[in-house]
Amino acid sequence: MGERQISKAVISRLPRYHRYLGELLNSGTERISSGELSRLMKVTASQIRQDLNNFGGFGQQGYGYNVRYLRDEIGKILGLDHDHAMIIIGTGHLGKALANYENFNRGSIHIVGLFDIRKEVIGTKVRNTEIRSVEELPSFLKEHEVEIAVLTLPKKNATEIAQILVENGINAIWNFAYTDLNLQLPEDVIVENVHLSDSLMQLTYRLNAAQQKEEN
Amino acid sequence: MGERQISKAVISRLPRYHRYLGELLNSGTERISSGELSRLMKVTASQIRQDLNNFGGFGQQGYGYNVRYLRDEIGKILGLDHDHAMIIIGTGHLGKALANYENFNRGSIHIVGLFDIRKEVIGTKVRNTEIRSVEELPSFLKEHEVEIAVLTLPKKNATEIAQILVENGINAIWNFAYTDLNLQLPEDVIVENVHLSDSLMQLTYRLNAAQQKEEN
DNA sequence: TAGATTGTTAATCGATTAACAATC
DNA sequence: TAGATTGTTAATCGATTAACAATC
Repeated sequence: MGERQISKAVISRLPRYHRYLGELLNSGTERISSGELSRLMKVTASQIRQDLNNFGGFGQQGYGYNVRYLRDEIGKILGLDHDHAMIIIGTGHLGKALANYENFNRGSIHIVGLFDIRKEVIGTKVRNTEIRSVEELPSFLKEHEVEIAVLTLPKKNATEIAQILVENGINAIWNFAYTDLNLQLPEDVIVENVHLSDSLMQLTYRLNAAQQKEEN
Repeated sequence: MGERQISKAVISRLPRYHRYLGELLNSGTERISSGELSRLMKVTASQIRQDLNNFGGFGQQGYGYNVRYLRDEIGKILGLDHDHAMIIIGTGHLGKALANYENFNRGSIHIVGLFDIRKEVIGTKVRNTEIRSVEELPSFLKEHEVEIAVLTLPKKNATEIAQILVENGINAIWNFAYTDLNLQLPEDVIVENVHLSDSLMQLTYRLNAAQQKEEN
């Protein structure tokens, strides 16, 4: 009862609010109304107010929203107010790119381990963190509290590794392998798929559609 | 006239259909009904049929869909049936990761140039392609037909480079910089934003929400 | 022909937008 | 107090699902 489910559409917009509020804060803006924010972000003021009121009333009639307060509250909703230990499995270019991100989500993400399948890279370092063999995963996960695992490895290994992760207590996976992991794991495991090819195909679709329109 | 606008939701599902059909094809499946595909992909059969019928009738009553034919037709809709020349601006780890992708979108994407701002990497090679200075962009774009530009560079340079690209004829940008480029460029420029931080925040949101539920 | 399954219309559901009373 | 702007309810719009006649 209570606790109506927040829709995916709303959740997907929260990071963007957080980002814009952060930029406003950097530019020294203290308060903002839903109307002003709506012009900035090109969404309706109604949507902003509806979205925020899923989580509570953060504004004040006649005044608007305090930028810092609202940014911080959205940060809390997104879980940015506490630390998350993360490991990366697969240290190809993409894995390295993620390992090198500075200030991931405002510093709340900490990379505590790197793993790879390829024998030849095991023992080498990325940014002072040694790359371990995936065979060490179970023992590593027993010794360390890890919340999030990132999969940046080929599709063919992804499912097997994901199952090992889940068996050893991981319940959140950020998946870059080109397969829908969520359909292959227990339902309570949180999987966020990033399919870059899908994104690029949406781009080529739009290119194609625009070119065909031109021809008419 | 006619040509009702295809919704974003539909377009975002097409790459996934394409992927599943490709896998079915690889496994030797010749035909499939919307019902079977719906069980496989965990979507409703109704949705599959509605989605496809935005583009035409690809099936046959009493038979279903021919896997290869449907896959190819969706490929055409996504623009995978002809080549797209692409350049990458920003050759950090992420840029390199994309430059090294094999068989991008079934071979329809060809990387024809790499560019960077950092003097020290100019002249070095990634996979036989020399990294050029961004200063060469205008002349390069005059000499080569390029359809898509990928931005894998820091946010602070992204807008300026994007404007140079657009001035020199690029009208499709795959943007990995953490800013909403589409709001800063002419409306007819196609921008596909990939905000990895946003994706990760959706993951931490769900983690957070799950943990709070547990506490109750 | 009988059975299966599409293409498509109609019904439902959910998300977005508009409106406005509450209130700072 | 008057003006501004929220929080929230109501109206609209669009997307998803259900149903079924058409047809292979």
